[in-house]
Amino acid sequence: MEANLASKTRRCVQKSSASPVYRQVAELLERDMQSSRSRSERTALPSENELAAEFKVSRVTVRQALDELHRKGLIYREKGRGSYPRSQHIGGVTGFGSFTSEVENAGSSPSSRFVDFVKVSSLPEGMKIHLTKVPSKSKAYHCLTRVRCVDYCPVAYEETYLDIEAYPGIERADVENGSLYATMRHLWGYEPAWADAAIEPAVADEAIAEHLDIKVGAPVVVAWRVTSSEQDEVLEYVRSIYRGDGFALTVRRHKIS
Amino acid sequence: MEANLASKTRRCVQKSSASPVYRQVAELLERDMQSSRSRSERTALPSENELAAEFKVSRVTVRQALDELHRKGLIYREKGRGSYPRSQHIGGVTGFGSFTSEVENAGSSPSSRFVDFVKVSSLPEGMKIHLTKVPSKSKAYHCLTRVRCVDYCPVAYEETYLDIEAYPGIERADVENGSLYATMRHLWGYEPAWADAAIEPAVADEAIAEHLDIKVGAPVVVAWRVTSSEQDEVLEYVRSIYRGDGFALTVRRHKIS
DNA sequence: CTTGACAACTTGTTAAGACAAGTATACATG
DNA sequence: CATGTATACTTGTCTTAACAAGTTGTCAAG
Repeated sequence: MEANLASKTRRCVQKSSASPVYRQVAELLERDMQSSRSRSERTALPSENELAAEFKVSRVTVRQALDELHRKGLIYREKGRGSYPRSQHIGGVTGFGSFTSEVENAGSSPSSRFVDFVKVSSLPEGMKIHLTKVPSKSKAYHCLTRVRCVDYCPVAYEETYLDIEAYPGIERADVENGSLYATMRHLWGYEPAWADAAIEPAVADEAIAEHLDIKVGAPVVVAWRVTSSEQDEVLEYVRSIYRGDGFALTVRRHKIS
Repeated sequence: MEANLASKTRRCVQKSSASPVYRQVAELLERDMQSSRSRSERTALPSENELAAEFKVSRVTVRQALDELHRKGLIYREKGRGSYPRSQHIGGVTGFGSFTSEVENAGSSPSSRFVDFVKVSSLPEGMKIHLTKVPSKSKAYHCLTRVRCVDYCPVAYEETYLDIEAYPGIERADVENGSLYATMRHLWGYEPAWADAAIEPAVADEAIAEHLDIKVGAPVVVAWRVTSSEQDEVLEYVRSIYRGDGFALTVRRHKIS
């Protein structure tokens, strides 16, 4: 019986809350692990039965919480031994998800410089080459062009293509400012859930070089991405051009196989 | 009561098998979806209760199977409606996982050209810059250098760094041929489970250009990666340099948030 | 001291049941 | 015709229970 991460008396979960109990348990455990990370190196979490007793929930519910932490790569589990926290990983910009929230999580200050918002009659060629789920027939799109900045330093030139039919009334929305994902959520109820992406290297041409404040011919990363909702609707096509100096795209904690 | 993907009579799962029942169910469903993908566009899977009755298992087991398919991005689920298959995505090389198996899954023929296998006293500088979990103190490593080929065309120059202490007796292993991951599994029981990576663009220098059969100054992608086991042991550090023409790194079906 | 049996843990798997909450359809009422 | 309601679905959440299987420590026998 060794010391573990749990304190004897623990705050309780609320059975009749907006969020399910297993999620409340997961969040409490995640907070515990963050606060006591430095101290204990490789101490096991309390066992599933102990946690069930502490939170006064069934073992199935505890397991749901632990499975969620496992999926996020925060713990690993060993049959016959216990569940252990995995070492911490620091944040970075992955090129997936909301640029705004990603940079904020990394501890920096995100901003965008609006460049353009126009209608186009087709997607760029590279989109068809690199990605699936791209319609072959020509459709009309809104094209929102922005320069993405971290701490007011330009790091990416980004074109976002939105199907005109899927975003009715977008003319009245304020796409020039704020997070596009927040607007998508708020006005049309769209929730980005999955992304498929392709990455290729390139060198900056004159226009890109000017936008990103780098030399012509400097190495850049071009990322092609299609973002879909949980229900498999395509929400956006994105072409991002990241500058290569001192600013790396990171892919965090990716499950293999 | 509309038509669904399930046939009336279904092959049975084996209760006392090596793999758990829920995995057998998941694999059967996955096979079903693949075979009948073209025909039915957006037909729901049978309901959880129907599947439970067909396979003669409990609903918990069916849900475990469906959750697994959901995690893999193969289906989505809607409360009150049902579970639906997501549209297919074709394969590509992600830079994670085994190069050998990835290229095979993409329908191409992988091969490696052995370059070098030497001892080094420290990791490259960029490893410390881009990745966490890199030891600060100097340690000794094996460095395996290979040129990765798809259909006998060179696409990547790759240096794999293995902690000498973690791979005893590696001198007697045949690292020059075959899949390194298969060797890791077979000889030391290591199973790669998670990868953290950073990506940056660069231009080819003389050595790289020769290995990859491209011009000096051509754009390339440098990928820094650390691969860990489920138990959070670091298995390898990898520096990969991918050529940029006509061969894109893809990141498949990545869950957001 | 070494070895093996055993007990007391751990997580993994499966069952059967219950209720909540969202969706869709048929149907009666206005 | 339009509208709301009842009903029969669906998945989401949670409980109690049991056994399987792996790891750890104790303890007695050799």
